[in-house]
Amino acid sequence: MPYDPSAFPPFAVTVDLVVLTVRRHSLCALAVRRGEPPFQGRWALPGGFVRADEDLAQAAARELAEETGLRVHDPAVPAQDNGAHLEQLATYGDPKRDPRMRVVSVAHLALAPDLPAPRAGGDASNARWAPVEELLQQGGYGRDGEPVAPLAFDHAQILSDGVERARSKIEYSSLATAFCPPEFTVGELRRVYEAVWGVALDPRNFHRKVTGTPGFLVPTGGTTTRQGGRPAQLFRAGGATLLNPPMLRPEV
Amino acid sequence: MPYDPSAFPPFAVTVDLVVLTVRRHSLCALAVRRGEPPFQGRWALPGGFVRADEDLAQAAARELAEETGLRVHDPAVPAQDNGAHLEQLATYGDPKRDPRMRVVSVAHLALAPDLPAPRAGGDASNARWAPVEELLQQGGYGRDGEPVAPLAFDHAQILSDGVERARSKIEYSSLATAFCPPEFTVGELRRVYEAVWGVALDPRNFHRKVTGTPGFLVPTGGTTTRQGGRPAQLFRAGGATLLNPPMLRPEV
DNA sequence: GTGTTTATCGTCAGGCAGACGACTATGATC
DNA sequence: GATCATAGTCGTCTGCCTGACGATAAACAC
Repeated sequence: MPYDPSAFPPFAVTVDLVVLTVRRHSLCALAVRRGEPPFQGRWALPGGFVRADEDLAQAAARELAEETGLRVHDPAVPAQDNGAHLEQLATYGDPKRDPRMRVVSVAHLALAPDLPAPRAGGDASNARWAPVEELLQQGGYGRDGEPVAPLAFDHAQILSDGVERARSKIEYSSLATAFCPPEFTVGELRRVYEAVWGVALDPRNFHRKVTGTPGFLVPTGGTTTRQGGRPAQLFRAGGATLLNPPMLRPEV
Repeated sequence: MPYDPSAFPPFAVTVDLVVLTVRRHSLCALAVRRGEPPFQGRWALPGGFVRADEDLAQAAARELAEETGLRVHDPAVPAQDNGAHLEQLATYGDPKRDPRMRVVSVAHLALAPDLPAPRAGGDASNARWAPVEELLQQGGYGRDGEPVAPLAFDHAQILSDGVERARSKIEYSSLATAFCPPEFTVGELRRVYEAVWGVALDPRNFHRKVTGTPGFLVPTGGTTTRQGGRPAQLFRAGGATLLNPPMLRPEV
């Protein structure tokens, strides 16, 4: 089959972002309110078109910076531990997923520490951190008693896939530290696991496990009492990215 | 930002396939020879354009059927165990990955049992199963002493990602059975793990492990001596998709 | 029969995880 | 300042799983 530009249909390609963080002991995702049809007024995942000269990862990083101000953590610079983790999640291309035209969306997953209030085009009322269960429940009522509309497009599916990816990935990688500030305690890390998995973990076994896994945590020497109680050692993320043996998620 | 069709650049969207199988104790991938520029005469992964009314998974299944005759295993029909496993792998969208135009490729990973010779457009000389190390080595010489050219486009990267996905996924899922015929012995399954991981496994511990993992294997009652030696029990894949505890890949 | 090949069952020691007790060091409360 | 609540850290014990074997079984080739 020789090259023939008319032989393939044109697509629009977008990136959508599942930006996760842990706030007040619960796993939250960034949602933006749609200002135009379709799904006007509904909540959706942030995203946008990929530009003509842009890689997919670049487009995702640009959208993330536009929505949150976050820069992406560069693995080549381990000292600079600020910035979010960003990875490709999956691609969604159902012909009917966007009623306007044929859009293929390359979803990305971003993990960030707890942030100040989000901004979306400078308008704070159009962006928020919401617990993922709240965003994923269909047609119920939110914490404030307000009725909850499902996310626009297939974004509920994308969010669900992103959450599942995060839940499984913190088992065998050190990614849970991406939810933490640059310096954190074992208890803070444990609360990340508890929030993402939605389970309670034994503090003593957790402490033994993470401090015993080589390369996971490196002590900084400092301590903190910001959680109350006895002062806790501060750690930074170690160089290891893959945990061996992995963290074990308790049975349901 | 109102809807404006001129606001986004048009993309071509393709699916590329990493089709893996185990032949003669080594992990092989399907490669097709390119008949036209760019990369004319070079080996590449099979793939093609996504049609206007087609889902991404449908496009991948269609390409797989065109290249191999394989149908995709439908998880809703566990009895019909023939057919390949197919899943989305990742999406590649570097602006320069295709010199002709902006192409975003949604790569898929397919796992198949050992097959008869492949066909590509009816021409067998333009398709072959090749060991993945052979396809991935850069500028060396193949088993037959012929010089090896690297795969076209970024297909070496895609193949490498697919192999890595397969290697890690058989650790915690029952996907290794997708490389086996509908009925297989523990030894055949072990040789799959050995080929995919490139390691030797202890037959006794492997046997204990897989027969002891609930839902992994169900005995069919039959036996076979097709491997020589003492007759071995035949098994089918059990309903379990996730292995708990996982298979452990030996340290390198 | 003898040797070879593959399958299968057992044994044993080391390591890790879950359950949980004990102790420590803070801040809050009276 | 004594007491309490909170959170962190160190140990112990037991059961299970794994890796490293030995041993036996059942076919085929000669």
